[in-house]
Amino acid sequence: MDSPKYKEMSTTTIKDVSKQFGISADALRYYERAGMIPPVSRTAGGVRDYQDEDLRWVELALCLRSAGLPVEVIAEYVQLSQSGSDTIPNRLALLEQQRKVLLEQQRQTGAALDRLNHKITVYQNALKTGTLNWNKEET
Amino acid sequence: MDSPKYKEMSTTTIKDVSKQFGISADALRYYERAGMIPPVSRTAGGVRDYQDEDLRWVELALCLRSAGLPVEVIAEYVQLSQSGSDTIPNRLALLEQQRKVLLEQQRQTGAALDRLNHKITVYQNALKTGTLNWNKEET
DNA sequence: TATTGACTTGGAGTGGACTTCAAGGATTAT
DNA sequence: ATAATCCTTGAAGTCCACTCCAAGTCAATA
Repeated sequence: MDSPKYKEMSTTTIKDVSKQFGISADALRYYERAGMIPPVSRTAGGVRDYQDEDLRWVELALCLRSAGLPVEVIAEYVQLSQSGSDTIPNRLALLEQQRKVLLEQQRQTGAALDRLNHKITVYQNALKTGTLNWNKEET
Repeated sequence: MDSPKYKEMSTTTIKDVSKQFGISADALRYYERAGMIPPVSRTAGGVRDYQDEDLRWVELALCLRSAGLPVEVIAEYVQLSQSGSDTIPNRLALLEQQRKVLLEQQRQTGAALDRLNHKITVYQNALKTGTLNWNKEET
C-alpha cells in the first residue's frame, strides 16, 4: 500500500511538483495559465503529468520570479521560445533588457544593505558603550 | 516674479520634495500615513514644510523601499526609533533580520542573472553561427 | 473680496501575483 | 456500485503598494 495513485504511479502530478519546488499546486496552475511555462503534458484523462522538460520550465520560471521579474515578461519569453528561431533576436533583446533591470535591482539592494550595515554597527556600539552617537547627518 | 509661493518661499512643500526625489506627492502622503516616515513638520496653516530631518527620513524610506523592504517593516523601524532608547535592542534585531532578507534576495537575483547571462551568450552565438546549440538540459 | 491654484483629508480604485472557491470529472479503495 | 480522493476549470477574493478622486482649506494676486 505504498500510495500508488493513477495506474502505476507513472505520472508526475501537480502535487509531486508542488512538493518538489515548495510552491502551491494553485500557483503551478496559475503559472501555466499565465503562460509563464508552456502547456504541461497531460494523461488521457486530462490530468497534468509533468515531463522533464516541463520541470525545467518550472524551474526557470521560479528562478526568474524569485528574482522579481514580472510574470508578463517571463510569459513573453516563453511565448517567443515557442515561436521558432525567427524570434531569437527578440529573445536576446528581452534577456538583455531584463539583465539591466536585475543589475539595477542588485545595485539598489546593495545600497540598502550598506545603510542597514551602518546602522547595525552604530546600534551594536550603542549597546556596548551605553551611548548612541549618530553623526549629525543620520536618522 | 520668481515664483515666491507661501510667504517668502520659506517652506519646502510636498511638491518640492516630490520633484527632488522623483516620487509622487500622493506617495509621500501615503508614506507618512503608513508611518514609513515620522509626521512631517507643518506650517501654521497645516501645510507640510519638510525640514532637513524629514528629508533624511524620506531618503531612508525610499532607499529601503527600493530594495523591496515592506512598508510595514519600515514603519515598525520608524515607530521604534520614535520610542526612546529602550527600543535599541528591538531596532537592532529588526535591522539584522532585514539584512538577512536582503542578502537572500541578493543571492536569488544573482542566480537569475547567471541564468540570463548564460542564455544571452548562447543566443549571441546562435546569431553569429546561425545554429542554436543548447546542451540537452536547457530550455 | 473674489478668483486661482496648490494644499489638506478620507476613502475609493488599480494592478500584480497569487489564493480560494464552486462545480464537476477521473481514479482507486471497499 | 459507490464512496473517498485528487484532479480539472473559470471566476471571485485577497493582499500590497500605491494612485486617484471629491470636497474642502489656505495663501497670494486681480
